[in-house]
This record gives sequence, C-alpha cells and structure tokens, in this order.
Amino acid sequence: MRQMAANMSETRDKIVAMADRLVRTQGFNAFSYKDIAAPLEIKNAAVHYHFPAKADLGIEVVEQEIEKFRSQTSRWKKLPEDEQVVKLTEVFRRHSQEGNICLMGSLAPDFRTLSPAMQAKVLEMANAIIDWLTQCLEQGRKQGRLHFKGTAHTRALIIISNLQASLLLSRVIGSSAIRDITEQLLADLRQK
Amino acid sequence: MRQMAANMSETRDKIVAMADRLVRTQGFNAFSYKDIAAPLEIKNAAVHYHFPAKADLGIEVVEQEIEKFRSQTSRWKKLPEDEQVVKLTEVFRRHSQEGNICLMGSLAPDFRTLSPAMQAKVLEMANAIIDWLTQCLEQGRKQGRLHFKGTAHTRALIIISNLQASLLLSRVIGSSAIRDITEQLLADLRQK
DNA sequence: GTCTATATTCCGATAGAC
DNA sequence: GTCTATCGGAATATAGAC
Repeated sequence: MRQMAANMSETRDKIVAMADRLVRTQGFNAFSYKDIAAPLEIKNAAVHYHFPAKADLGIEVVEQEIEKFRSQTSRWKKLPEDEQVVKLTEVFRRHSQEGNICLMGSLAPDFRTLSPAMQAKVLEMANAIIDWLTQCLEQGRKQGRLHFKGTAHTRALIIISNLQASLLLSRVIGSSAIRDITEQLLADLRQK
Repeated sequence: MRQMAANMSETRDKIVAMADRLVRTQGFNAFSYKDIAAPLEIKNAAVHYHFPAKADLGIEVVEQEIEKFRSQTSRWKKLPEDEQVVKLTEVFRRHSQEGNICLMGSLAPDFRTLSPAMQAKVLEMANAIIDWLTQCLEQGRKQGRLHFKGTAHTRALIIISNLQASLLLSRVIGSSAIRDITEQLLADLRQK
C-alpha cells in the first residue's frame, strides 16, 4: 500500500503487535504507552511518533484484526462448511493457549469509553465475523452438513457468543472450559 | 452482621451501588473515585474512608453480587427447572435494558490486572453461578423438563457463556441480539 | 464521617535537539 | 525516527482539621 522501505515500518509493526497483545491480555484502558515502549526498548515518544493518540493505535489494532480475519476465512473457502466452523473454533483455541482473549471480548466491555472512530471499527469487526459465520451456517445447512434450529443469523450470534465468552470464562476458571465448550458446540451442529 | 446504625451505612451502600454500576458500564479500571464521589456529592476522601483501596471496593461489589445471586436463586427453588432457567435469562435481560453487562463479563477481561483477593472473589462468583446452573440443568433433565446433549456442567458453561457474551455483543451491535439469543437458547432446551 | 489539602505516581501528549 | 525533557492533568491514596 504505502511506499515505505522495509525497515521503516519494522518498529511500527512491533508496536501494533505489542498493542494487540496488551489489549487482549490487559484491556485497552489498562495498558500504557510505557507498557509498549519498555519491552521494545524504545521511548514512549517513539510510539507517539507512529500513533499520535492512543485511539489511533487502537484503530490500527482492530483494522489489522479485520484484515487477518478476512484473509483467514478466504483461505478456507473451498472447505466444507462444517470444517470451516472447526477452523474458526481453532482460531479461538489458539488464542486461549496463548493466554489471549479475542478482541471483541476485550473491547466490548470498554466500548463506551472508546472514541467514536474506534467504536465504529469495533462494530465493523463484529459485523465482519457475524456476517461470515451467518453465511457459512446458512450454506452448511443447505448442504446438509450442519444442523441447527432457528435462523442462521441467530445461531451465528450464539456460536460467536460461546467462543468469545469461553475465552473470558477460561481466564477465570481455567482453560479446560474452552475445550469442553467448543467440543459440545461442534457436536450440537453435527447432530441431526 | 456488623453493629451499625442505619444511617451510618447509607453512604457506604450508595458507594457500592454506584461502583457496581460503573464496573458494569465502564469497567473496573476505567472508573475513578471521582466518578463515584461526584454524583453522590461527596468528596473522594469520603469514599476512601469507607474503602481504603479500590480493590476493597471491588471486592465488596463482587461479594454483594454473590449474595444477591444466592438469594435470587433461593427464591426460585420451588419453581420447575425450566422456569428457573427462564428466570435466569430474565436477570440478564434486565441488565441489558439498563445498559449494564454482567459482572463476570466486565471483570474477566481485566482479570489479570486485579488484586489476588479480588481475583479470588471473582472465581467464587463464577463457581457459584456455574454450580447452581449445573445442578438446575441436571435436575431439569431428570424431570424431563429440559433437554440437552452432553454433561450438565458443559451445558451450563455454554449457557452462561451465551448470556454473558450476549450482553457484550448487544453493547456493540445493538440490543436485539440478546432477545434473539435468549429465545433460541430456551427453545433449544425445551426441544426433545 | 466528611471535609480541605496535598503527596505521589503515572498517564497521554508535545517540543525541540539530533 | 528516535531521543531527552517536560507539560498538564488525572488517578489513588493519606494527613489532619472539624
């Protein structure tokens, strides 16, 4: 996209990656520029150079997540729908193993404290995930590979809710929660 | 419990109520003593008198929630299990109408930033809810009033997850989410 | 129990040198 | 692009008068 030498964006990328990690592990309002600068062994002024305001950094984190989600799901396109759902659960399981929660689960509680621009980005992310899963479920049911009651949209909301909250719950009661939940979830979808 | 004139605890009660509201609407790390003091028209020093540290206040909020949950569920004891589950969903729906999210959904993302004592209280709360619902589902299935696959414990985790995250989601995408989710959830449980 | 006043620390953000 | 230095503000918390 932007014309830029490879090393020029190196620091920038590291900052975004660190911010992503911190949002998921501590929450957007609970980390500071220092938390980013210190581990990267730079000064907070350097972070401000790349992202003048904290909201700018938050927006970039969400934007990259949307981009990542779209590229992932696009790679699953040729798989049967039930396997695509499995892939989705694996994304969450991987987050769990790294001690992360998903961005939605992290940013939704703080939603009202976010800048309007960042709120818009979070909404965009939510819609991207919900729309994709709705279509996946709809198609999967048509093909006879997935079974569920009610509309695909509502079922998508339920499944997203489960995956999100299972990460939250497992942070409190231990990581066995996410395994149990996702397995039962997939079993439900496979059962006629 | 404690020996104390009625008016002596009035301010204290108001502080806890305000803190509860703020935890649910903004998150534990995003509100300050000023946010509590200003609407009550007292000074932040008065808040510190009742709760020396913010963690003390947080613990009290969670403790009162545990107490409230136990007294609510105890009042439902004589109802059929399927109606008890409906009662539970109504608690969440009421939260949604007031723009609140549940305490677990609010505190779980920030869990690692909480003091050990507060973490312990949050875990206690999680277990109280999960244990109650597990037993309710187990009993309901025995009575033939509730229908689900898998263990009651895993199903309890799934339902709690759904209710929690539906509040989070509805904050971002709008409040229709919670209605759709809970209705489908109850329909699932009623279907043989 | 509540107040005024303040200590201390930290945060996001900016200015200007290099 | 990164640094040093610092501003302005806000947060938690405490001391001491009333």
